[in-house]
Amino acid sequence: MSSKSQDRIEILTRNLEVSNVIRLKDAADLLGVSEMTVRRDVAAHEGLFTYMGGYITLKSPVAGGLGYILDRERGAHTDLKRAAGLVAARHVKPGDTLFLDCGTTIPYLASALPENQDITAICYSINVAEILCKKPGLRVIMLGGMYHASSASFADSHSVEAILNLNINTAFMSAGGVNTNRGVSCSNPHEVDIKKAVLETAARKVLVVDSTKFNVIKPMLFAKLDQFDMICTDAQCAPELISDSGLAIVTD
Amino acid sequence: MSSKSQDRIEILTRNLEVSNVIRLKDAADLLGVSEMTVRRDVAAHEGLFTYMGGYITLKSPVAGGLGYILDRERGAHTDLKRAAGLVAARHVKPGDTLFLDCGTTIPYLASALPENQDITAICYSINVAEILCKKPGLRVIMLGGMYHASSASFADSHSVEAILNLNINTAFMSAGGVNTNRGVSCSNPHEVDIKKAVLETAARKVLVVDSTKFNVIKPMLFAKLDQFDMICTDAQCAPELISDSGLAIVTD
DNA sequence: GTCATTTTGTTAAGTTTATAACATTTGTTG
DNA sequence: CAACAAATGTTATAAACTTAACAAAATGAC
Repeated sequence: MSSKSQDRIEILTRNLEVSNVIRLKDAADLLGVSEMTVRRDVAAHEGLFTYMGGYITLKSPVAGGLGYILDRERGAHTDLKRAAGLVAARHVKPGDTLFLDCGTTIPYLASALPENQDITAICYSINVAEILCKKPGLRVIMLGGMYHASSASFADSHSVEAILNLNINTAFMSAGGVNTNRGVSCSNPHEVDIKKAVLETAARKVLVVDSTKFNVIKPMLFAKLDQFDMICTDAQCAPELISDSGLAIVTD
Repeated sequence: MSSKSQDRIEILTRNLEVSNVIRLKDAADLLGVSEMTVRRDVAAHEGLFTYMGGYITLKSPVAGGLGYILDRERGAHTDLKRAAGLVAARHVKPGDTLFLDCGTTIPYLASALPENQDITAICYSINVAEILCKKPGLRVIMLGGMYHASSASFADSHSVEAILNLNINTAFMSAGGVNTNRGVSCSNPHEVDIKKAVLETAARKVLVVDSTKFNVIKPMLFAKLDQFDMICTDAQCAPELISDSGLAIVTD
C-alpha cells in the first residue's frame, strides 16, 4: 500500500470524524481521485470504514464507548484504569450531581455512567466531555478556560469560583500519585486549584486511581489522603495501603 | 399511522437490534409488504432509523451530540459546508485571535486552521473543541456552561461576560438562515446571546454559511447582514444576494 | 352498504451504484 | 533509460435504488 493511499485514508478519516458520513463521489472529489480509487481504498480498509450503498462511514467507536480512549491511550494499564473506573461508577445514584476530574482513568468512569437517571456531570477535560455529551439523558456542565494539552483539560481564573457555586454531590478525583505520608499529588499545576476547590465544596470525595499510583509522588501536592471518603481502585491494590489508612478502599 | 405500521416498525426495530443493518428488500420480505411500504415506514420514523443507499440501520441510541449528522438530510451538503469552511480558513493570519461558532460548517474551518502559527481559537461547541484541541501549536479557549445537544455547544450566564473580556480579532459565525430583508438567524435560543456578544466585540465578523442557507429564515434572529464584513460560502452562492448586498462575498 | 379516507401496491422512467475488463499513469529496479 | 509492477483511471454493462404517479385494497364513518 502506497503512502499516497495512506494519506488518502487519513484525510478521509479526519473528514469522517467531522461529518460522520460522506458519499462516495464527494469523497472522490475531496481526495482528488476517481471513485474507483476510493472504492479500492475503502475496500482495503474494511476494518476502518463501513461502506453501504454509496456512503462511507467510519466504523467508529460507538458513541459513549471507549474507542477514543483506547485510541489515545495505548499501553499503560488500561485494564487497571477501566477496573477502577467501573468500581467508581457503582457509587453513582440517580439524581446525583457529580464532578469528574481529568486524567486517563476518569473517562472509563464517564462511559460507565448510567443514562436517563437525572444525573448532572461537571467536567473540565475534553476527553471526559466528549464521552458525557454523547450520553442521552445526562446533564453536562463544562468548566471552560484555556486548554492544557498535558491533561487535556481547560482552566482559567474563574474556574474556582464556578466550582464553589455548584452543589457537588460526589466528586470523583484522579491523581498521579498516592502516598500515605505525603498525600495525593499530580503533575500539572493548573489542575491544583480546581482540585482543591472541588475538595472544599463536594459532599463526598472519591479518589479514583489504579493501583500503580500507590506510593508514587508527583510534583504538585493537592490533598491529604484523609480528605477523601473512599478510594476506588483495581483488584491489585497495594495491601499495605489498605492496612495503613482508615479509608474505605473499594476494588472489583 | 395505523397499528399495522406500528407493528412493522417494532418488528423491524427488534430485527435491527440483532442484525444492525438490513437491506430494504430483505426488510420488505421480513415484513411481508412491498419495498415501497417499508420506504414509507422508515421515512415516517426518521428519528428512529437511518436510511442510506438501500440499507436500513437503527439510529444509534446515543445520538445526543454530533450523531444527528448521520441523517441523510443533514449529511447532505457536506461538500458545500466544507467548501465554505475552507474559504473562511484562507482569511486566517498568524497571530490571530479567532472566534469559532458552533454548527456543522465551522468544524470544517476548524480542521483547516493552520498549525504552529501563534493562533488563539475561542470556541463553545464540543465538536469544534475536539478538533482544535488536537492541533499542535494552537491556543484553545473554551467557553463552558451547560451542554445543549441541539447545537452540541455549551452556554451559561457568564458566557457573554467572558466573551466581552476577550480581544477577538476575527469572528467566524455560522447561521441557519440568511435573508437579505430579515437578517441572519439560527434555531437555538441559547446561541443568540453568545453570537450577539461576539458580534459586539469582534474586530472583524465573517459569516460562514453554505449556499443552501440563503433566503432561509430560522426562528431566532441574531444579526442584520450589514453587521458582517464578509460572507464565506461555496461556489453555488445565490447571485441575487451578491447584487443586493454591499457585502464582500467570497467563494471558492 | 356506500362513500371518503387512508394505506398499500404497482409500474415505469430516471438516476445512481456495482463490477469487471482494459487503458493509462506512476513508481521502482537494474 | 528500459522493463516491469503497482496504482489509478476509464468505460461499458448490469444491477440496484429513487421517485412520482396512479391503481387497488383496506379502513372507518355514516
